[in-house]
Amino acid sequence: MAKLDISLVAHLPLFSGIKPDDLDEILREARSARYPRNTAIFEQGADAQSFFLLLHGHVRAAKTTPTGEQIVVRYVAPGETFGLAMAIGATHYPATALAVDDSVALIWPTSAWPRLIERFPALAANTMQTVGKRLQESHTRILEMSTQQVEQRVAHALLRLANQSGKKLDHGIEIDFPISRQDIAQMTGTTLHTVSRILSGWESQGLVESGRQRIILRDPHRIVVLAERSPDGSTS
Amino acid sequence: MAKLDISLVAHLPLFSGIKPDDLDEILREARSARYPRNTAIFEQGADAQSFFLLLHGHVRAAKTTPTGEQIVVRYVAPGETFGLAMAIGATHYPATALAVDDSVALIWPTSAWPRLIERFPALAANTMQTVGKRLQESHTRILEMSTQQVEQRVAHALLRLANQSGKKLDHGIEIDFPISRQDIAQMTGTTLHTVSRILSGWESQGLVESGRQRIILRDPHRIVVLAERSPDGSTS
DNA sequence: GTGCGTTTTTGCGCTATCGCAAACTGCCTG
DNA sequence: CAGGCAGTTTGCGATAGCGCAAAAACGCAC
Repeated sequence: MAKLDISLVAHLPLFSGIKPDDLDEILREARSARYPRNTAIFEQGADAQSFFLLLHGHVRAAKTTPTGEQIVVRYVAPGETFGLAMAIGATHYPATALAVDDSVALIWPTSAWPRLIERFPALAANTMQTVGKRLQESHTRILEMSTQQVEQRVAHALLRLANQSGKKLDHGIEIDFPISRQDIAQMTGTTLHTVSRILSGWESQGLVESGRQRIILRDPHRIVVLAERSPDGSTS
Repeated sequence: MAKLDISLVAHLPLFSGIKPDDLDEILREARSARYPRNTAIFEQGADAQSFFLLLHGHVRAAKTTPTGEQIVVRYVAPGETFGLAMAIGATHYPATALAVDDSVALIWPTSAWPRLIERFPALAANTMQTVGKRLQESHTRILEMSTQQVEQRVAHALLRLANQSGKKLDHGIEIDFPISRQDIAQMTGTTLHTVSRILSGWESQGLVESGRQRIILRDPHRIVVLAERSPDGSTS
């Protein structure tokens, strides 16, 4: 079992610079678990007892306001870590993690983290990189929310999803997990209604094909153009 | 000179867990520089040759879009680090840093970072914490931009600034560096016009007193109420 | 003290987007 | 195969906030 895992995860950025023997040791400290579709993995505010490496499936990390509104912080794809609260010095999860598809994850107890990074400093360095990357993505998202209109933000969001978790089709790219208009609204700071209108419009132009929790980008190139177009509609 | 620095910085979170002798060694690798008000410290996109610890003054980190619009990523207060591009694996600065007030910073060459964190793992851990905290703040900001209206976002922004860099007055809190309506607009994703209108409104209610690049919160408590009030205006 | 550039204020029309409501569709369950 | 539910579509006001424009206020430099 562990042997199998090694070949699957050895190439991940998280483990870059880690020797196979060390990796073996690291993996021995983990257990793995299966999360059926729509299972909560952890809840915002709960004690951060574990951190995770997603092997299969897709996980949505979402943050909820006191008044109950939600935003999607990110979608986790296989090979990515999540629930790293302790690495960043938090004792409680700042968001809720939900398996949006049948998923499998490796799980380490939070308590193992200090020892792991002491023994394998590369782990800390790699984690720093990914946290840093997420920080920059956050800033990009803030920039987009501040300067672009909804249609452009939705375009960007879909392109990112396609890039991260797109399945190439004969003609187009399909987003490889169930995702609703509501989800996209929560990624872009708008309402499901507006997302629905936008997708309907795109569909009638042949840019996308979509249905219940399913989106296929039929013409990614033209969506890129949309994403970058200045508000007044000029192409320059 | 170095002796003087030690007493000033020893208690900073960045150096927590570092022994005085080690701190001395770390500080010996740094030089310090003075940046007069409105001086650029580094430009977005430039080669990340240094990282910084602000000793005095205030620095604004801002990100610019291809089309020239700007957002303020954050304001740096004394004791905080900035320009940590390399720590998060970037070779170029993702934002522009500008001294908004006469400022002094310690400067390390980026090339010293790998050696420093190898010799002093606590440095890496502490940096991880602050990057993690910034990530969470980013997410909070995204949440606010997605769910709150402009007035509430401005309220939150001012409260944060007051908290980070507020100078207590006999009656109220003054934000301790020059900041324009435009700056606040760029922190909250709106326009200077709207910020101006909001502040004018607040001023007439005695909540704030403000002028050219200057803001005093006269009634922080009521501003907190504003920040948390639900969109329909009910207090519950 | 005067002049100038920057910042702020304010008015006014416009529109992107929301909010609500209602109808529709497709899927899963039994 | 019928029923029901979750997700989606669409219409129709309502409006928060933008964009433009012009005037006013402030502070600095000479």
